Amino acid sequence: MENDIGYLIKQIDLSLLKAVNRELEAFGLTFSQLRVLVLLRQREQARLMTSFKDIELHFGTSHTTVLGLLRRLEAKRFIRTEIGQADRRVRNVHLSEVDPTFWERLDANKRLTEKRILSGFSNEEVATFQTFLKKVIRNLG
Amino acid sequence: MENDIGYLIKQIDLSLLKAVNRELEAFGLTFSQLRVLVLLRQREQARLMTSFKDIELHFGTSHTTVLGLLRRLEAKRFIRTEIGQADRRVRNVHLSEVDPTFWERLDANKRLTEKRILSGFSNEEVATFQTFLKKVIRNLG
DNA sequence: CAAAAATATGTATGATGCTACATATTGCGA
DNA sequence: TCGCAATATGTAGCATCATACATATTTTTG
Repeated sequence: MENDIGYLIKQIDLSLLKAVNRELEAFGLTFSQLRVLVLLRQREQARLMTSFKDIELHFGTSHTTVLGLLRRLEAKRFIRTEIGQADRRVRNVHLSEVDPTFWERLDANKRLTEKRILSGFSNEEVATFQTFLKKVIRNLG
Repeated sequence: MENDIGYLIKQIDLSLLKAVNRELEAFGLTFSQLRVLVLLRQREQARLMTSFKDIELHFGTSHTTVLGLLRRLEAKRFIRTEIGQADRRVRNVHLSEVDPTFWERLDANKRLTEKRILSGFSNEEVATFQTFLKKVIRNLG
């Protein structure tokens, strides 16, 4: 039982969530909210418009989950949203301007967390681990 | 970003949760509720009394989470609870009697899910994967 | 032994996930 | 073009996680 991959993953997710959310408290963010901001940043750097639907498809979550995340991110002014001009069904999302050190501090934080998670892993093992995890994602997809 | 172990784990947890909960619907259970029942079964086989606190410590979740899980399991008659005789602060949990095929069907289901998760993995790879996951749990603990 | 600390459970509230249903807009086929 | 299907977003309500605070009981301690 205690060796089941599903149970192990669940346990890691619980511990990780607790650890990461505690660290992100200083930024006024949660792990899930951060994942949305990271995606938005990537897409803006690639000059891509992002709708609620795009976010839903990217994470594979329900659209109602995305609504809640964006509602709270907008309330905290991390993003702003606007109704699409071409298609008035869609609502597009834009990152607000942030303190220039914001992303640097987040990235530093993330590197520390990854280091902690992977403490005692060799570079090869990390690569193997990533391969395994990605394979599981494909198997579940 | 997309290679970060934390993000990959989160993604697997999301997909797994959706898949497993869909399967467990037939049993009237969720993944988290099942984890509690499995623990209770193990402890009863070992002739151990189990309090709310024991469950909280085992999973490393908050006690309020455990309260909610047990409240719903009791409402569905999977368990019953009673105030401790020696120490009236504690509340002990007992499994109800179930259809004798209940655990067999659950186990069969779990084996199928594990097989799906680990499709394309060799036996050696599975063992390595388990080692990695357990190491991460230790690193986060 | 009485007051204080520790422990276990309970309540309230918020965030993140879900399904089911509702609404608004677009697009497409008869 | 008109109506219907498809699409995107929104609302309601539930489960599972959290923190903060409250209550009841036991234990410790002065």
